[in-house]
Amino acid sequence: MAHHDLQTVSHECGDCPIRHRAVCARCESDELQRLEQIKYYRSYQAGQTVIWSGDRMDFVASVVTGIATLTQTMEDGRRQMVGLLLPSDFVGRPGRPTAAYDVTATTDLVMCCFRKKPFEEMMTSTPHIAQRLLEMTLDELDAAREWMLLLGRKTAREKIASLLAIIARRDAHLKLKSAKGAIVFDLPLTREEMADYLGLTLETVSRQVSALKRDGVIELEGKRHIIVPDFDRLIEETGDDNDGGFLV
Amino acid sequence: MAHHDLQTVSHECGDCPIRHRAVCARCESDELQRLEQIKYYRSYQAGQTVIWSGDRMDFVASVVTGIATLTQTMEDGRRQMVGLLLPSDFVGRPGRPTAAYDVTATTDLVMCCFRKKPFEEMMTSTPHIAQRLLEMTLDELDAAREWMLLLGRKTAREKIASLLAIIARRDAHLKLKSAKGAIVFDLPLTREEMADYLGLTLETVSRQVSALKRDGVIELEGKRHIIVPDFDRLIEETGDDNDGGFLV
DNA sequence: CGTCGATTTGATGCGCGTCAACTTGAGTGG
DNA sequence: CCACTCAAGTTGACGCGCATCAAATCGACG
Repeated sequence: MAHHDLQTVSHECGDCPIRHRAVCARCESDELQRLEQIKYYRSYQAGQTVIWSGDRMDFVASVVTGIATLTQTMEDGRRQMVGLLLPSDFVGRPGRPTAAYDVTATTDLVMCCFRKKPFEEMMTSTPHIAQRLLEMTLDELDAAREWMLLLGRKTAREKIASLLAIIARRDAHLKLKSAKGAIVFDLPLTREEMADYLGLTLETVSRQVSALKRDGVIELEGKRHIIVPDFDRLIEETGDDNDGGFLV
Repeated sequence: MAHHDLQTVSHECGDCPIRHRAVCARCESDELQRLEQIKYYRSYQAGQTVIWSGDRMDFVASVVTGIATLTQTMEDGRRQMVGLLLPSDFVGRPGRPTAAYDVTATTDLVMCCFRKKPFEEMMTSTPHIAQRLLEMTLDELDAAREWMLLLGRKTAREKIASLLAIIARRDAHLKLKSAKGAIVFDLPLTREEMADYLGLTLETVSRQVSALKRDGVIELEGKRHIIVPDFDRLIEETGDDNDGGFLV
């Protein structure tokens, strides 16, 4: 399971798996042709660093397959994950020369990269790209604000339940299943990565996962395979009033 | 000091105080003329609610003068502020019918509102608006992520120092002073609002402000008037490595 | 001068962090 | 095939930082 076969990744935008969700979603075929000319694929193995905060970044990119994370680190080593990048999510900021966060591949990862300069030129010349990027950025801003509530006000147990609910919902979405009744999925994050996302320590994450298991909210097979027998029960544990959020 | 004189607010975009920073910053004069036709001003007194989360919202707006906040509330009453809106900041989301957060005026507030439908049409027809809005949204996303680090990983003392540094920096910016040496400003937030922003209780906020005063990092005149004798010293207390952030 | 919200300060408790030991499981090589 | 290794995860003991509950003080305004 070291690395995927790169040849299996389509190089044709037409049948790209993220065609209708990524930054290129609204492009017409002629616009896609222009994008094809400035794009290239890059692959990373699980655990690899894509780029370090502060480094020069001469591309922007879409996640095609796999999961990446954005992380901030304080000088004394405290870390906070500030973004979880799923397929179709956008990496990088037009108009900024350097990376603002550490970007890391938590699973094997394939990204569709665009050279920054030509991409920025396309943004001004073809509104479809800028429009879609604005929409995606507004969604990310909502997600970040939802996460601020979690970080500032939720208990450890609620944080864990919230994270599991988000991953479960995303997974159900990818599998085109409704997020009701029993759900089964694999955690794409280690306990430490979960801790960095939730503003906790890995020990607290481990304890709360065990507690949710003990209370029958979730079942575990191995360390990473999660079974949620009753999704509504999990939602109750998140502390949220409604059944959701917009974190996909 | 109950309310400002509305007549003093310019209704001409040309000499608007936020002309070069707001969503209209890049507009040419003909585009400004179109904006003039769909805009109107609204004023709120300190403490007033601008809109409740979930309510129908048929406008978007720019803060002209004063300060507003975005807040989320959980069913049991826990509150987390997710945005601090200063002059030139944008309120509302094109394409969404309802408000996602409670918006509150913490000082007397004047907003420049645009009817949503015509504004959305202008966004597609005049790229200058969409471009500027994208830029502003990306800045807000960075600010939100900076705040995630604060909420998830900083101590109470660091949180207070960070908030004071942000307000001091913004204030120096408005007064066109450099943020070095001694700085003087008024807190625009109550202790409770500071607590809601920082993910703390108001008692902890009060205690940490007192501690910073006792340690000579700040001086107080009354409850709200702050003197920072040495800005670099304050920065040291934030836990940040560099001297800043991009939170205005 | 009295009132009431805002703020401060004190006493106490608990949730989560810290430190440390142990368990699990996958990979490695003899 | 089975020790050996090592990263990932679990669990326990203990302490601290911040929340909670409570009371006092400040300050603006009638």
